[in-house]
Amino acid sequence: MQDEGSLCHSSFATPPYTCRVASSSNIPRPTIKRLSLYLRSLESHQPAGTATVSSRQLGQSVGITDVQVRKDLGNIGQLGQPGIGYQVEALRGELRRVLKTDREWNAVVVGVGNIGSAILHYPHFGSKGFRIVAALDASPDRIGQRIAALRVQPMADLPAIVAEHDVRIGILAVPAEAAQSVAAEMTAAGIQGILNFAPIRIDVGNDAEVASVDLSRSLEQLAYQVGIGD
Amino acid sequence: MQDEGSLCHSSFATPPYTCRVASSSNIPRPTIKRLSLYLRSLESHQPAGTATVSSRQLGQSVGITDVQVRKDLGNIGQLGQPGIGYQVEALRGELRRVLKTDREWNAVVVGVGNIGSAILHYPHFGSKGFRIVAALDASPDRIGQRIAALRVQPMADLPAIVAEHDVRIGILAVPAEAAQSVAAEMTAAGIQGILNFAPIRIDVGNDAEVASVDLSRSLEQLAYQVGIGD
DNA sequence: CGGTGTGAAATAATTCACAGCT
DNA sequence: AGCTGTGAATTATTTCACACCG
Repeated sequence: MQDEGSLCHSSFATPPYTCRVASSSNIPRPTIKRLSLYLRSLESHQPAGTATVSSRQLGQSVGITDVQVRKDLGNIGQLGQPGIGYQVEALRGELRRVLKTDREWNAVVVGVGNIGSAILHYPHFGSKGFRIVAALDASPDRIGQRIAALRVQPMADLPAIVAEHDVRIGILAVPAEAAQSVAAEMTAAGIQGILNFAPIRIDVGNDAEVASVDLSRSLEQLAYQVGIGD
Repeated sequence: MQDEGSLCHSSFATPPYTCRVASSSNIPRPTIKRLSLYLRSLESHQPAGTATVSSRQLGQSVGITDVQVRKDLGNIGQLGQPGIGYQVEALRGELRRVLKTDREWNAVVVGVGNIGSAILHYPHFGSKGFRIVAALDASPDRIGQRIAALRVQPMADLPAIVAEHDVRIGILAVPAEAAQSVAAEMTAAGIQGILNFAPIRIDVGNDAEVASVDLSRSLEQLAYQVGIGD
């Protein structure tokens, strides 16, 4: 009875298939989501002693059948050894390569309210290859504040920051009313992927990919499941 | 596949035909996720003047085809009027009923670090029927602190709080190392649904439903999409 | 044995096509 | 005309069954 949080990716929602995903990748969407699950399992609580892991073990650790694991992994290449399993180290590398976390991703946080500053303090990004290089806000009161080793900068600095640090990803944590227009600023500055925390759909056309985290919707889904009996 | 007849809820006067409402559990998962999208659209930026909305309008506002909207809504009953569309007010009510947000859900936040306190300050829950009635933490340093009008309480208080306020939902915002055992405490106290922010799978058997929000994974999915070209 | 890989069957979800209402 | 509801077709995803390797 485990459910993933609702991160409605834009490609899942768009009716005209404007997303450039279509041709470039023949890996099914559900598989991609599970790959990051496998990677997380391999990265965190995998005993250092084991050099090898079976599809059953891996599946058990993330709550998925062994067949599904093999199908998923078979989807990105032939990585296993019959009778043995998968080499943990090699598999990790391959997953990182496929998911593009074998490189450094520079990101900015836009909006340093509650959620924005929580993100800035979130410790798990660094180890996954994501580095937050700047924090920005529109409110003059907040500019200059220090949050988690960063000084809050004005929105006007965005294009320069993006250019200087090769920022591709922006974390959007502004109030819903401002989200759409700030998202436009971000794409205009050259940002290609937006992680949106505002509870509203933002439309950036083909300029960027959007993934959303909507806390209210997550709670709603949970309430639905809990209340299913009545 | 098409369903049994069920009694019409009196709170909702359906104009046409016989009033049939699908039983709660055979609604496809993807549909449920989109229902909360529709509801969000109807609740937020819907002009107050319009008493009626078409599947095309609704679809456009959330980025989905009109056919899909009709299929989804048809899944929970016959709610529309041919040639007219859907009554906004009635549809809202029906969606809330199906998603179980037509009642009040009391929730607690466990763990008042960065994410926990951001959640406590998050303004959007109240209007959706979720009320956070308590904040708890294991660390003695934090107990007694005031965060967003709540006083942080010790974990030992959990069972009493759950019982007193009929708490069904718990928001789990503790470090990954503690998540599994704290989750067990929560279910032991009677909590039936857990929204998990720790980047780890938590296993509570059949005692509760779990929905997870994993920020690293969300970023990873985004990076994958952005990096798809290379 | 305990493993993986994979075509084939089964199931789920989306899209199409169109009947019928206002 | 504009709109909903829905069986049928299509497409996507999961599960099954089994060949084959160490």
